[in-house]
Amino acid sequence: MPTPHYGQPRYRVIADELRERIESGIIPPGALLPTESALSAEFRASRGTIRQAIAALREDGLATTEHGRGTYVSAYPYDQAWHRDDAGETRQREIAADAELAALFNVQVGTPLIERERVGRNGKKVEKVVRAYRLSRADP
Amino acid sequence: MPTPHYGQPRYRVIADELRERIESGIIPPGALLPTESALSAEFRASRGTIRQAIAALREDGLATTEHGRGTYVSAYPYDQAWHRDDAGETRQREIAADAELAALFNVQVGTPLIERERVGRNGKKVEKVVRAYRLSRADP
DNA sequence: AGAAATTTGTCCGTATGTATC
DNA sequence: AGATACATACGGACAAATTTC
Repeated sequence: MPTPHYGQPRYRVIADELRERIESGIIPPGALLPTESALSAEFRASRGTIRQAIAALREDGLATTEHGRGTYVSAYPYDQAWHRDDAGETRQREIAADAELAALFNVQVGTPLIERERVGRNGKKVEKVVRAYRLSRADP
Repeated sequence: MPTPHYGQPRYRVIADELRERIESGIIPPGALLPTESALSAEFRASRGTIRQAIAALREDGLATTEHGRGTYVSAYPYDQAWHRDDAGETRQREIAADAELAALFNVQVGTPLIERERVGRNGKKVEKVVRAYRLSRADP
């Protein structure tokens, strides 16, 4: 199989399709996405590519994944619940830009931002907290 | 080769090692990381695993990657002053822990923390702001 | 200007580990 | 305990952007 990602890469196309289903209500909030294997079969893509697509949804706060269970569609756009991630515990929420963040992003105060917070532990001790802020919808 | 990710997965161990080199100055700010192939050879890990490790660094705002070029180490944390760099801008300051951070670190409110802020741009537009918090110095 | 080499990006298939049901 | 589902890791192949010659 060649790898002709003309225009958009495959995982992007799949992510957009899934986003479409979520935002149109075909897959309701709180529901589980089909399993990675099922999506792999449906889109005729490898599981790795499906995982890349789902990772993109997570980045946008549309879904959260739990080991051994599945990927849930976020209840509201953004889920405040902690969930396991690559690197420890992560949660996402939507916040309003304060004066400082608004200035950095060059937007109005109060503009909604996505805050992704990751807690890095060493054993039981919290070593660092990383918060990443981004505007709600980033495309090409 | 088996895949025994006892305790920590391999990509995380590699990411931690690279972070160590960055923060200790072995790989100076603004410099290019070794290529993925080189790291793959050094750590005797597949390229995919190396890419996962680098992705972890990107999440923390420690590095930025450019297609066809390589991965740059983000600017060094300068006190208060902003520093412009191809890989972004960074500043560092000391803050007092608010209630939320204090709870996460399990310390008293007001405990001094180091906040490191990086601004990721795409061209002129700010795409991402990453803030990393650490305890000042004391090692519990 | 053009071709080749370098380097990151995408995708596949497979195997095995780990958490949950 | 067994089945299901996500996580990690390997190796190979080709695409696309950049640099070098």
